[in-house]
Amino acid sequence: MPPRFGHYLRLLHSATAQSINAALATMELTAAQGRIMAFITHRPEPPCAHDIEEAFHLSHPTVSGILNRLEKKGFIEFRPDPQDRRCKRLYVLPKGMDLDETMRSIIHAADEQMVQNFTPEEQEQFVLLLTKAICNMGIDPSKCKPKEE
Amino acid sequence: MPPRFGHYLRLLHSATAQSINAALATMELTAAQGRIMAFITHRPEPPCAHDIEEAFHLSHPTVSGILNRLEKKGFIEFRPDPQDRRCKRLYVLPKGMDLDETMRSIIHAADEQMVQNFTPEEQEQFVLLLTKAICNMGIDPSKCKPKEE
DNA sequence: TCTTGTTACGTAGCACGCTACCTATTTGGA
DNA sequence: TCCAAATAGGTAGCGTGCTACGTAACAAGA
Repeated sequence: MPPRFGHYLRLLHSATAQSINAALATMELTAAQGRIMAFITHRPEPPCAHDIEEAFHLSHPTVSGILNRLEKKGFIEFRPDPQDRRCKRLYVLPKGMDLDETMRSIIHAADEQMVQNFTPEEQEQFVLLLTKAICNMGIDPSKCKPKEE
Repeated sequence: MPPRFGHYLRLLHSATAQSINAALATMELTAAQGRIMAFITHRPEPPCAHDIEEAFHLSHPTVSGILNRLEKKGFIEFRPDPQDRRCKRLYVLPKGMDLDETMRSIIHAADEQMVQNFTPEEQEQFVLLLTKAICNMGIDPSKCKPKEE
C-alpha cells in the first residue's frame, strides 16, 4: 500500500475549509476571507497586500481578489501610503471589527474539532510532522506566521 | 500559541499540489486530472462519474468539469451504459494509457518528498493522525479509497 | 542624472472546488 | 399500473488558487 499522504491531506483540508465556510456563511464571510480579516485586525500597523502574500504564502492576484471582495462588503478600506505610493494600506472598518471575536472563535473551533480526541502528545506530534513535511516541500513555515505570538 | 493546524494543512496541501502540477504540466495534465486518470485506469470495470465523486469525496459538478477537460484532450471517452442510461461509463483511450506510468510515479514522488526524512514510525504516525483527524471532521476515510488495494 | 533592476499591484484567463437548481432515468410502493 | 422518491448527471454562478503579462513607483549604480 502506497503512503497516499497527498490524498489524506486533500480530504482533511477540504473538510475543514467546508466546515469553516458553513459556520462563517451567516456573517457574509468565507474561510479565506476570515483568516485574512483576523490577520489585518491583529496587526500592530495596518499591513499592505504584500504582507498578506508572505504571511499566507499566496500569490498576489489571489490576495488582491479576496481584499477586493472584503472592501466591496465594507469590512476593510484601502488607503494609500504617503511614504510609498505603491502600497495600499489596509484598514479594518467598524463593520469588520464587529465580526472579529465570533469569527476567530469559529476558526479556532474547527482546529479543535480536528484534534478533539488527540492527546496533548499527539497534538504536539501532529504539528511537528506537519511542519517537517512543509519544510520538505521547500517552504519555511516560520516565514508564514499569520498571527503575532 | 494556538494550534493552527488548519494553517499548516493549507500550506502543505497547496505546496504538494503545486509541485505535482509543475511536474505534470509537460504532459498536459493537472494534479486533479492525474489522480482521476490513475483511478479510472486501474479499475477492474470502467467506472462512472458517480464512482469518482465517492472515491475522492468531490461534488458532482467538480468531477464533471475535470472529466470534460480530460475528454476534450483525448485522454478518456464517455460511453453510455446500456443497463442504465443515466450513467456514462469512463474509458481510458490509448493517449491516456501512455501517460499512466510516468504520471503515477510523479504523484508518488511528491508523497515521498513530503516524508523524505521521516522514520517509518513517523510515517505510520502521520497517516494515523491524518486519518483520525479526517474522522473527526465527519468523513469516513475508508470510504474514500481511490485505489484498489 | 539617467538607466536599470526591483518591488507593489492590476488584469486576463484558466483550473478546481462549491451550492443551487434543472432534467432524465430508475426504482419501489400503493 | 402508476406515481413518487431516489439516483445520475447537466448548467449557472461564484470564490479561491494559479501563471503570465503589464504598469507605476522606488532604489541603486554608472
